Amino acid sequence: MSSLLWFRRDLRLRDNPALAAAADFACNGPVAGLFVIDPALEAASGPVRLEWLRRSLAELNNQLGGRLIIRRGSPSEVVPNTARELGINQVFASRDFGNYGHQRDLAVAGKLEQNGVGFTQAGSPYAVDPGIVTKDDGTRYLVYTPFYKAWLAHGYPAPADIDPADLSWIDPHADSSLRSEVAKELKQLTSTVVEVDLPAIGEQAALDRWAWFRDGPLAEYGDDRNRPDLDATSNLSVYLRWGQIHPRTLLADLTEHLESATTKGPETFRKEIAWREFYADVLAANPSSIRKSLDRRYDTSLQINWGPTAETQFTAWCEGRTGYPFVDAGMRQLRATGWMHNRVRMVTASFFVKGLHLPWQRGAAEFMYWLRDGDSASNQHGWQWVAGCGTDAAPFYRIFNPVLQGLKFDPDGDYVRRWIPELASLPGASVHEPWKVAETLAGQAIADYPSPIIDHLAERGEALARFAALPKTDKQDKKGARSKK
DNA sequence: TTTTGAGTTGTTCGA
DNA sequence: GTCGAACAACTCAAA
Repeated sequence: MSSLLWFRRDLRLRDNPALAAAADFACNGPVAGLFVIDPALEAASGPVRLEWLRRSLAELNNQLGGRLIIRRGSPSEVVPNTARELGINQVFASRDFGNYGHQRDLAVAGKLEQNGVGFTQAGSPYAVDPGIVTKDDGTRYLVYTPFYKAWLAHGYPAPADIDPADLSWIDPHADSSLRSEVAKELKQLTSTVVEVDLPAIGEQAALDRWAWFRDGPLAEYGDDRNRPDLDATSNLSVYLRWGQIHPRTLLADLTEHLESATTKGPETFRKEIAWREFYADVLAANPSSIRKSLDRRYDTSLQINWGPTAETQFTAWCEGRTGYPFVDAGMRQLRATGWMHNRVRMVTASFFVKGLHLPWQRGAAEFMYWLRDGDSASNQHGWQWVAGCGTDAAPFYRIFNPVLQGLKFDPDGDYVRRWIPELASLPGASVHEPWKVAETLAGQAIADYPSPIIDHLAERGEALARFAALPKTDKQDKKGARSKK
C-alpha cells in the first residue's frame, strides 16, 4: 500500500503525526511528499511570506533528498491527479481549522473519494485542536484566563515519535520533466523581489533557535520579553506559522524548565503558546472575526477618520514617518525584516486605532502584508484586543503613550537608533523625544526626521470621547429598560 | 436564576 | 521623584 503526505502548514519531519501515519500506512516503505502551490493562497500572501515559503520548500526538498513534489494549481485538482499518477491509495495531511483551509480539505477529500483514494487527517498546528477546550456547558471561551486554566487542565499530547532517518521517499523524478517542474515552481514563487532580512530557514533552524532560547533568554523571559532592544524573545513565531516546529515539541521540552524554574519565564512562555491556541479557537468559533469586530458596534458606530488627511497619515504610519520614534522604528523593522517585536506591535496598533482613529482592519491588513509570521487568528484578534472590540473587556481608557512606552521598554534608545538612522546621533533615551533636543546638539542630523503628525495627548482625549459615544449594547439596553420598570 | 469575583500588556493626576 | 488612586462600567465564567 502506498501513501502520500500532503504538506501544508507543517513543513517539518519530526513530531509530524500525519507523516507518522503515512509512514505507518506504507508499512515503513517509501512515502510520496507533495506541496501544492495554491494560487488562491499565493494571492493572499505578502512578498515576505512567499520568499519564506520559497526558501522553506527548497530546504524541505533537501531534507527529502530532492524528492519533494512541488506543483501549482487548485489542490482539488492537483492532489487527486498526483495520487493517480503515482498509484497512491491513501493521502495524509494535518487538520486545518482556517476558514479557507477547512473548505479546501472537504473538496479534496470528496475528489479523492471519487477516485477511490482515502484521505486521512492527523495532527494540526496546535497542541490542542480548536473546539476541544470548552466551558462546562459546551460553549466556547471568550476570555483568555479561564481558557488557559481549562487548556492546562485538559493537558497536551507528547510529541509524535518519528525519526526522519527511518523515512524513505518515493522518487517522482524518474521522469525528468518533474524534476524541472520543481525548480520552475520554486523560481516562480517569488516574482516580487523584496529586500528583507530573514533568519535561517527550516526545521533544523527552528530547533536550533529554540535550544538557544530555552537555554538562554527563557529564564528572564517574564520581564525581558518586553524589551525590543534586546534579543530576548523566542522569535519562533515564524517557524510555528509554517509548522517548522510544533508547539507540542516546545511544551514537552518546557516541562523540566517549569518544574525547576526560579523565575516566571517558563510559565510566561507557556502562556504565550496558549495565547496562540486561544486565538485559533476563537477564530474557529467565530469565522467572521477575520474581518468583523467581535463587538459589532465598532464596525457600525465608532467614528473613524477618512479623507485626504487620513490617507496621508495612513501612509506616514505605514512608512514609519509619524514623528513618534518608537512607532516609526517598529514600522521600519516590519518592512526590513517581516517581523516586529510584540511590544511594538501593540504600540503601533494603538497609535493607529486611537491616535489616527483609523479602522483596525486596515492596520491589520498592512501587518498581514509584511509579516513573515502572519497568522490570521493571532493578527486579527491581537488588533481587536488593542482596538477594544475583541475577546476581553479591557478598559477602553487603556491607550498606549508611544513616548512613555519607548522610555520604559527601550530605555537606552538602542532600538530606535537601530531602525531610524536620522536619529542615530541622539544619545540615550533622548531619541524618544527628538523635538526636545536643542538645535545645537543634532539639529542638522534630525532635520530629515518628521515632526509628530498628531498631538498624542489631544488624540487620546478624542479616542476616549469617541468610545464613550458608542451606543449601548443590546444587553445594556435591556438592562436599562428593566431598571426603569 | 442569581450572585460573585475577575478580567495580558496603561496613563494621568495629585498627594 | 514616587506612589496610589482614579479612570466606567460591563461581560464572562463559575458557583
